[in-house]
Amino acid sequence: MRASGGEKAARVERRRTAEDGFIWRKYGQKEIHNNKHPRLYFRCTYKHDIGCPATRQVQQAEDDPSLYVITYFGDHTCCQGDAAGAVLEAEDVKMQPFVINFGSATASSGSPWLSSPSDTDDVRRSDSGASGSSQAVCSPEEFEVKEAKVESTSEDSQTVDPAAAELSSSADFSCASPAWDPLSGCLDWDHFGDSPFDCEFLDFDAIPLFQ
DNA sequence: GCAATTTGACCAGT
DNA sequence: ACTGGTCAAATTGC
Repeated sequence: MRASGGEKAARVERRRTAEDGFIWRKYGQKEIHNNKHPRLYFRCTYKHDIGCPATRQVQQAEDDPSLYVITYFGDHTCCQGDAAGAVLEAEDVKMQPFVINFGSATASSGSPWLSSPSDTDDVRRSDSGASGSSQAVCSPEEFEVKEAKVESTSEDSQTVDPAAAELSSSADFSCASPAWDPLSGCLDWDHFGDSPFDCEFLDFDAIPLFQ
């Protein structure tokens, strides 16, 4: 409500993990009306340090417990220019399977789920247009995932994209390396900000969400 | 001792 | 009044 207010958000459905390479700090948990599973609220660890406005909500799907719907609000302003950025630079865009860079000139460093090799994709969006960046560290969360679905929503929801199907089929992807680059696969959210945020902009077929 | 998590309370929007 | 999001004190783990 408050946070999500008129903001657009990016929604990601994933299995196996809810990590995305950023360091999140849990600040709340709430039972949601039509969901048997509680919704978890996370904000960027650096919120107080540098005012990073990024937050996310993790909701376990009712029909599929192994599926987590992650909704991101705000953009990460914390990782810019720091180590993460350096890393990003250092690393080529060898593979950015998971991160979708929505636009900003600089690849947002987000390395979704760095720490967890297995992680997959993540989507972030920002209203402010600030560029997102990822952090080198990821906080492991206990979710276990094998597949992920990425979906962007400006309002609520949309349909799960086709990519999901593919994802599912790729049963277990083993992340190439434990440290997969932050750079890899980033979506630049700036684009999202400008665009209607339709799923259209995402060519899931073209984006290797999983590895 | 410090930092992160948990959890109940409070607040805002509908 | 109800629901959902955030705050903040208490608790727990490192």
